[in-house]
Amino acid sequence: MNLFKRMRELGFEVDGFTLSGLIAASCDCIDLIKQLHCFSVSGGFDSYSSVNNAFVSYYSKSGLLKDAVSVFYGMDELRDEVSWNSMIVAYGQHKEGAKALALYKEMSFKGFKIDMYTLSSVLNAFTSLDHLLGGRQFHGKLIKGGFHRNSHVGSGLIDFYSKCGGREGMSDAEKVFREILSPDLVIWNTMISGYSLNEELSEEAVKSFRQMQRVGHRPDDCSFVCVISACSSLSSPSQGKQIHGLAIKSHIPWNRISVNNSLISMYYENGNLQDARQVFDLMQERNVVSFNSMIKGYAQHGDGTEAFLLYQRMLDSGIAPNNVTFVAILSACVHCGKVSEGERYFNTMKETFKIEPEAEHYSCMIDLLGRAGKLEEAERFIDAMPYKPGPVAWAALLGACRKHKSLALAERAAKELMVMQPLAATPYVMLANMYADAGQWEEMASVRRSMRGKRIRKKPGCSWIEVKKERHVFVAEDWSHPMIRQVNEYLEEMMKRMKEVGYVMDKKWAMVKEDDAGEGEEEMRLTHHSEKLAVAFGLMSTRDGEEIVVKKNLRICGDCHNAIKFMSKVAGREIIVRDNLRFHCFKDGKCSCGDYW
DNA sequence: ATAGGGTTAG
Repeated sequence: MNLFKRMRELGFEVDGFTLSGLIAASCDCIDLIKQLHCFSVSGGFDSYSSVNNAFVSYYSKSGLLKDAVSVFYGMDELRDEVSWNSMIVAYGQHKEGAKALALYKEMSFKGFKIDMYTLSSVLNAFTSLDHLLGGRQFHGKLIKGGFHRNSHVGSGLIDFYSKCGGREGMSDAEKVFREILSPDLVIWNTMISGYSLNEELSEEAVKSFRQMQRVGHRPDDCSFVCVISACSSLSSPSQGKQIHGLAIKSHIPWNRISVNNSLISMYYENGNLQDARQVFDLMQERNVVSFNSMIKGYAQHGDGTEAFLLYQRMLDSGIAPNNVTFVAILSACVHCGKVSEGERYFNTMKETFKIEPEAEHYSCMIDLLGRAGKLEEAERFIDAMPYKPGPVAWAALLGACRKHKSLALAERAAKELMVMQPLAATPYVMLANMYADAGQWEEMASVRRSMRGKRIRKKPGCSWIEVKKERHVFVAEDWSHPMIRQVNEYLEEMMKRMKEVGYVMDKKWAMVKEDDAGEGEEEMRLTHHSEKLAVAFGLMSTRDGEEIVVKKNLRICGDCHNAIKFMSKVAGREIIVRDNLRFHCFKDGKCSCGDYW
């Protein structure tokens, strides 16, 4: 911009090319673009289509869709292929897939030439619409035209299938990938990203990352972001650490900030809050995401105080919170029962920051109130929220009812859930347990009958632990782990010692699965919950001082929570368990959640 | 002058 001013002072002629270059250089600076726009109109440059096209594109990139639209429609007969392409991209960037597709149809109807730019942008529109069928049909057309091997179209297809393809999405993506003769770095990254977005394929993300290096590509910052985020859900701390080392060695150029952001969540997801904080502290530059990630880390570990401090520090450093910040901070309140703080943040969000609370924020509030025992307020909240309460909201309420033994409200919440998620086992299991707890055996039996009638089965509990850089999986009442016999023996021995120091098994957590279980059977089932097995395996195969981090797919059960407290005491070890809601750090017979969960 | 991949949230 300074150069531009000098140029004019020195009397040089400004032409369309100068302007287009300038517009590109002022991306993200809204004032500059607006200034240039005024200048170009007053100088008559708005008769060049290239100048207008540049404005369409860069207004959109700066978040000003409306201005892009008005330039586009103001162009009339000046509109060329590039204008149409730019506008389709602009709609895609703002998640207006339907408008992008309409524009594509109009464009072809009017006889404009469709090129690779158009095709890859249209694919993007299908992705933003999550329109599997439409995208699939479009894929067919691309094959007929022989465009599917083009690298931009190819990565667009991979991205589309990995995001919209559902369960089989990645295998469709793999098919596209195999068709491409020499995949470039972006195509590899798209594959890695796809695997990391499909949580159960995280391991494939890492394999793919290694394979990419083997065939001679140097990973860039984007490759690292994708593979590190895959490591977050992998529950394999050593894998994540290794890739962190690799990232440091490869001197990734520009955007170190997003790499660090993904490292923060990778570390706290693996139970290592200290290393997450260290990454955060060492960053030279941070953005909203950095703070959000770190706050979320503290929230999941139940450290409200540190989360609040960080929030304050974020404001002090001039970074504005966004909707995600408030999900993180509210969930911190949920996990440590800070009701009045939560209410305050909820109001601040609306009043000070003018952020409209979304369904997630309401669910957090319901969770917060309910868990704290304010069931009536929680119910009022769910009835008054401006969205149709979704499964997350009802599940939060149901969880609260279970905790505070409110059968009537639980029945309502469970009923709603059963309608919304007809195949989910949770509402049935919860209700049955609550009836059993209250001694209402007939009601319990009826819930179980209807569950069986609908062929709904409880998802088996699954726990993971990494020992000596190897991942081990334990499934409740499953004997397939090669060392399961030794684990059971160890566990039995440990149970004896635990009982000596006061552990009493709480049998109400033995979920009655099929028919009546006999006395001994309940005990056996509880003993073989996956988290107990994984913890026992961790204890017997590591030495004092080594960390034990177990990850579980479901919520930790009450008896296991109590048992692991005793295990930490009897073995004199620190044990970290991450269930699907938060972290529990057991030490000296106590849990970091303070039994508030 | 226009096209492909990325970080946080439940």
